[in-house]
Amino acid sequence: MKIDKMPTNLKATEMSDWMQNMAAPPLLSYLEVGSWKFEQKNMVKTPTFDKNGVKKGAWSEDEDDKLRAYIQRYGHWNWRLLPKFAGLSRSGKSCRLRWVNYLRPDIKHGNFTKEEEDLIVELHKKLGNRWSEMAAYLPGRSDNEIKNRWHTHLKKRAKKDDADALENEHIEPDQPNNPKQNPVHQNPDLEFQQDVERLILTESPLSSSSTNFSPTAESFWPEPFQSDNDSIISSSDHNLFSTSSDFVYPVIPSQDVIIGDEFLWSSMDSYLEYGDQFMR
DNA sequence: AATGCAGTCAACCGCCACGTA
DNA sequence: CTACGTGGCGGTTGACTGCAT
Repeated sequence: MKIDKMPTNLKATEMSDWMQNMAAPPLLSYLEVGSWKFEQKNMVKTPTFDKNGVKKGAWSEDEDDKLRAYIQRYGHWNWRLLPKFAGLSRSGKSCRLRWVNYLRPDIKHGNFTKEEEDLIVELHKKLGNRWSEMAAYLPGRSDNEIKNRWHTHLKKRAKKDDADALENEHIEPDQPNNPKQNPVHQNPDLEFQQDVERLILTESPLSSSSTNFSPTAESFWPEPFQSDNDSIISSSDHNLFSTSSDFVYPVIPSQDVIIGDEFLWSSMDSYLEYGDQFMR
């Protein structure tokens, strides 16, 4: 729901309550007043526009829908041009980020499990701040999410674990994990691989997808956008451009499809020739 | 009730690697 | 070899929440 004005006789806190009540489910999912958007739970400041008219800041539901619908139908053949075709006033980078970190169908939302957290700690010991590599071991989690989790939660835990381990080493120097006594520890790579395998293959809910586990991004987590490309060939429309209520898109003849230069050039040419007259 | 502060997370920015002309 | 465009990565920021005072 959108309205132009809010009550003028309310204090800030009262206004917030008023908004929350107005937007409370099941009546409304959100409420926009001027430059503010109030959702069922959170209040998100509406994005600003830079001098080039590019929108920045939090994404609206409407923008999410447009981006999701466009990519699911046509894939992301060029991030820079995608926002134009999808009818979004965003930079390509912003679209990519939003898709990769939030809208991708295989993305997992919600809390990290204990197993996932253990894995992140282990991976960080081995890989350092290579978040994207770490993400390859955690299907459904984006590098950004892992990075945030590390900085906000796991960094402290890892520090504490290290301190505890150091202390235990002094107290019980004959533990099996003592590198001097356990031959596995003489090979850090082997040790790391075994640790990761153990973490993933135990009671972890991830275990079903890791039957053929191999600690490489390529084999463990299929190219995340593979399915996008598969899904692009869908239109039988013969018009060069088609419009839906929300976005404009080139209609790609099936032989032009998707992967490779042919798609790019035909759609690019179409866009350059006809695109502007369809843009809003 | 108001204020301060730490924690959380989505999003941005700058840089780099890679592919192509 | 160089220049340029693009995608991807990691660091950082800023808005918001929740808790303590």
